[in-house]
Amino acid sequence: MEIACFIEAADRHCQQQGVKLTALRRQVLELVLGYPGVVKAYQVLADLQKQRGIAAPPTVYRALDFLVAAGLLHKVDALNGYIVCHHVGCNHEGLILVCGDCGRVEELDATPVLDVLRQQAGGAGFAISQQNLMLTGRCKECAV
Amino acid sequence: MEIACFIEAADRHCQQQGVKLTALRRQVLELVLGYPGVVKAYQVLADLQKQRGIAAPPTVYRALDFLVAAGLLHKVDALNGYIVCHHVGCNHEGLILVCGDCGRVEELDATPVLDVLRQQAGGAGFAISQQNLMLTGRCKECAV
DNA sequence: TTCTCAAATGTTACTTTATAACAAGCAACT
DNA sequence: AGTTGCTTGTTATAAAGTAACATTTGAGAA
Repeated sequence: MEIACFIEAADRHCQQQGVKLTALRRQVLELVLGYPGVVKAYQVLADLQKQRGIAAPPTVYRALDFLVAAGLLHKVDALNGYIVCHHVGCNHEGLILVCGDCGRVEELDATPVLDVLRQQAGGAGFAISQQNLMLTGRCKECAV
Repeated sequence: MEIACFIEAADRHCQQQGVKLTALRRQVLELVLGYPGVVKAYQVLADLQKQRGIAAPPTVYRALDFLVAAGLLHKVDALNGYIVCHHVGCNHEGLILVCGDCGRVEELDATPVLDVLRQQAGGAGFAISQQNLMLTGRCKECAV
C-alpha cells in the first residue's frame, strides 16, 4: 500500500530531523494522504472526529503546522488547504500546480524558473529563500 | 500629492476599461494607498467605518474585489491581504517579494517568468490562471 | 420628463478559517 | 518519585469571507 510506504518514509525523515511523528500527527498525515489533492483543515477535522469521536480545531491545526514544518505537507494559501509533498527526501524546489476545480495536484521541478526568479529578485535587492512555487489553474479534465 | 496622482491614473485606467471607479471604490483605494505595504480587508473596513460611520464586510470585499479585477490592487493570499499595484496600465501579473524580516513588499513584473511557467505547466496539462507570484526572502536592509 | 433596467451599494445573518489561553497528559531523564 | 519539556485536550473567541435579499442610483429608452 502506497500510504503505508509514505508514512514509513515520513517517519524516517522525522527521525533524521530529530522531531517526532506522533500517533496523532501520523493519523492526520494519513488522512491527508487519503485525498487525491488539496484538503482543508476542517475536512481533516471532520475525518478525525469520525475516527476518534471528538477533536477540536487546534488539534488539527497543530498537527498540520507540524507536518508543514517537517516538509511533509505544503500549504496552499490560495485555497486555504494542504497537499502532501511528494518529494520528501530530495531537496529540490517544487513547482506545485493546483487545480482550483477538483483540487488535483501536480508537482514539477521549479529549479530552472527559480534561477530566473532569484536573478530578477536579486536585482531588486531581495534574496529569495528556498521555497516552492504554487500556482493555481485548471487541469486537463476540468478545462472548459 | 502622490495618492491623488495615483487615483487620477486609476480613474483614467478604469474609464479605458469601461468600468466605473465609483466614490466608494475610490475611497477604498485611497485607504489602501495610505498604507505602506500589505493591508487586510478588515483594516480597510475599520478605516471606512471611521470615515462614514457604518460599513459592513461585503461593502469592503466588493470594492476590493473590483479593484483587484481592475488591476489596481493585488491580493496576497499568503497574508490574507492586499497591496497596491504600482504598474497600473502595464497589464501585468505581479511578482511580489515579501521580506520575512521587516514585512517590506516589492513588486516586479512576473509576466516573462509566468510565460515560461505557463508553458511548463501546459506540458503537464494545466492551464494556469491569471495570478501573482509571491516569494519570501530577505530585503537588502535585512540581509545578514 | 418619466420609466425602466442594470449596476452598485446597503443590510442582515451566517459560514468558514484560525488562534489564544490555559489545563492535562505523558515520556525521558535525574 | 520528581521535574522538565513537549504534546495534546478543552473552551472560547477572533478573523476572514460570503449568501441572500433590499434599496438606491444613474444612464438610456419611451
